Amino acid sequence: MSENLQTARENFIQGMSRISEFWGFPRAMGAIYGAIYLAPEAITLDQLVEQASVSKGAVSTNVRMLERLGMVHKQLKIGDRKDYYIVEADFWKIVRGVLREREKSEFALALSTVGESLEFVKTPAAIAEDAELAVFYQERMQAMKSFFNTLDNLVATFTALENLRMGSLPTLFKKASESNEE
Amino acid sequence: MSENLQTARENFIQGMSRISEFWGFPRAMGAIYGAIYLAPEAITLDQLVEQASVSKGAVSTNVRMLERLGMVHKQLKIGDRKDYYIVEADFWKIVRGVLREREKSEFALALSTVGESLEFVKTPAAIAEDAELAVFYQERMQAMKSFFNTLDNLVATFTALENLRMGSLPTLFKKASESNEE
DNA sequence: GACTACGTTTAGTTCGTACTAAACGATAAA
DNA sequence: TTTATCGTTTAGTACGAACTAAACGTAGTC
Repeated sequence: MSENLQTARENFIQGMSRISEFWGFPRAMGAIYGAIYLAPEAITLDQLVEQASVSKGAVSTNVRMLERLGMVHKQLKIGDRKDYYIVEADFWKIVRGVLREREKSEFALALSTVGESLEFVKTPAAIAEDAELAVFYQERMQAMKSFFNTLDNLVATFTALENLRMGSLPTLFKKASESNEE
Repeated sequence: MSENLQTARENFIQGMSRISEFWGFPRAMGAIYGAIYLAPEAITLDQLVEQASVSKGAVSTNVRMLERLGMVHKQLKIGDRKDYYIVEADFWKIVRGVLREREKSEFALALSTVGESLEFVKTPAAIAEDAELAVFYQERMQAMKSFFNTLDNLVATFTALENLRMGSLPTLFKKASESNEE
């Protein structure tokens, strides 16, 4: 294969690997996405093993994770047992998918843990011990819970913008900042 | 100390620890923030060792990290060698601080790595090898670079809303806000 | 039937990060 | 100067996540 283009691809894949790691994802996941992203046609698992320089097992698990996040799509060809993969090239769609995936677990955890503690300091027994401190705890915990709740709603609203043209988001922010500069 | 309130605080701190880990930060960092967050007055390092159940060394490093992120503030009292810490209770300010901290390193990395590969596939040598493939690579890499660039601008705009009342942002997205309120 | 070509799962290893414990340096007090 | 009290740094350790290699299950082929 062409030397220059091959090294360019390898360089790009390596870069995606680093970015993936930086963002808290497995290295291999980034490399695999990069390999699929630069594949002119649908690519197979074995090709990914070769191009991303990752073991077959790792490709299997990571490509499944990518699919769950909506970053790649599996294509099946009739009379062919191989799985073929293509990328989801709509990055904003990917962002929504990732946020949606994380939101449901992360915010649920945050809200539940804080909520439990909050309910606890609201009990008469806790208040009886030290009313002033109890009220302070209540205020603090309530503030944090409200914050998480707002964040959750924010993300939920964002991820719900399925059919919305995403180019409008930057302009939305721009208007927000402009309208408040006055 | 009051039994109930103490267990409530411990529970809360443990929860913050879990949340911190979930969000990709060290456990101790969350625990320490939680301890400071629930301190009615400025709290010392040694008190944090006790309340967050973390070694002194870990408190030292993590509290510095928290300060860098703008999540806590150090207070010095004259004629007192101890460091006193209080939380930054404005969560939106914290979000901006964290985003700003991450933005400059993460997006710089992303843009540079993709940018380099892109420049490479634009060279005549690369094009000469396989024009069609080279053009395909160019398009893909360019698309990704543009995306990262847009994201960068978006975050930069958001973090620049220093003096903006953050309550306006939720209303911008206001929609599902009524579903889970308390 | 046996054989081949897939993707998945598992056992084991590696590696980095975050922690503890303890040594350290610095500063103020005795 | 010695001693006590801070915060920081360092050496060592523990733990978990992610990877490789290999076994496995399964479905088509001969």
